[in-house]
Amino acid sequence: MNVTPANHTPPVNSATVSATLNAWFLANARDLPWRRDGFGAWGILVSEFMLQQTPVNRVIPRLEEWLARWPTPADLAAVPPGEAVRAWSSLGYPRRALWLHAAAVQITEFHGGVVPSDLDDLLALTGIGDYTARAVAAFAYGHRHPVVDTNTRRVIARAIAGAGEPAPPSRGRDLEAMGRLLPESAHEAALFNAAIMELGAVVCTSRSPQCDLCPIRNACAWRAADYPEYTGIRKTVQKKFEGSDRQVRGLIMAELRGAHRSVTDAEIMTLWPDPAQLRRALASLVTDGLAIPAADGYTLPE
DNA sequence: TAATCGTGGGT
DNA sequence: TACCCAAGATT
Repeated sequence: MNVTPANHTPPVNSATVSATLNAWFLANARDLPWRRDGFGAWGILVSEFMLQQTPVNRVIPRLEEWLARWPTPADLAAVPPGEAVRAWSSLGYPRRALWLHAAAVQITEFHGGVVPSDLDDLLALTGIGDYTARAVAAFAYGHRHPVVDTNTRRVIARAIAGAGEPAPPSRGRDLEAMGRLLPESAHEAALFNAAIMELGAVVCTSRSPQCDLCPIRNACAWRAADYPEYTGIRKTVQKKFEGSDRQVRGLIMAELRGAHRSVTDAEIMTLWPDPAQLRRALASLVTDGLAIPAADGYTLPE
């Protein structure tokens, strides 16, 4: 018993890792709005939409305004989608505002105004993918599902696999790896999903991990291997933003949000020096339903 | 499936 | 400065 051969790495005790991380989380969790008691499934759903690729600190003020104005899905469903896009402000990726509005309409129409708790029902909503569906089911309803985000993948890659970075996301592999760590009880499981994400967000960060502060440093495979450099497949690098179509779309959207009237074509053409690129960006916004052609120009969707 | 989609702060 | 990164989803 308790014999560990020399030069043999013992398998990570998943019960110890999850219990340790949960205890750490209970003592160290940031006080975030969506973690307050009784925050509600709608608030959690809205927060998850906003947190898709947008940092926590930029989300919080927009989230609080949003929920004060639209405390239920039906409240949001009752206003034009353009109002959602305007309230989205500069959170980025404004299609998410359109999708959140569409999801609110679907929740109101097909679920009696109650955010569904079933994974398949959640996945059927516009703008909800695998991560968000699981996050809502686990965090709003306490269901026992593995929830895997970019933080979770990084912590598992380091602590369990001993690599400096995760390989590109792979749904099946990621869910299986997280499933092996997940505590049996639904309550502990929901806690652990949040705890491992939190560790990745504040301690086991991408650029400068704070290993001295890590509660599972003694179980970390990456540390045990003396922090080998990552040699696997790199994720595709983001294209440069400066001068991109995304930048031009952003300029047009800022104009549409700020003008509480239609914006003329001539006004749009002053926003960027390259007319062809402006045309291309504007056309893509129309395709996305973010800009609506009107008789005298363009508006947000009514 | 790989490319696309905003914005701003950190290193 | 230039690049990286952020609770992803869609096509």
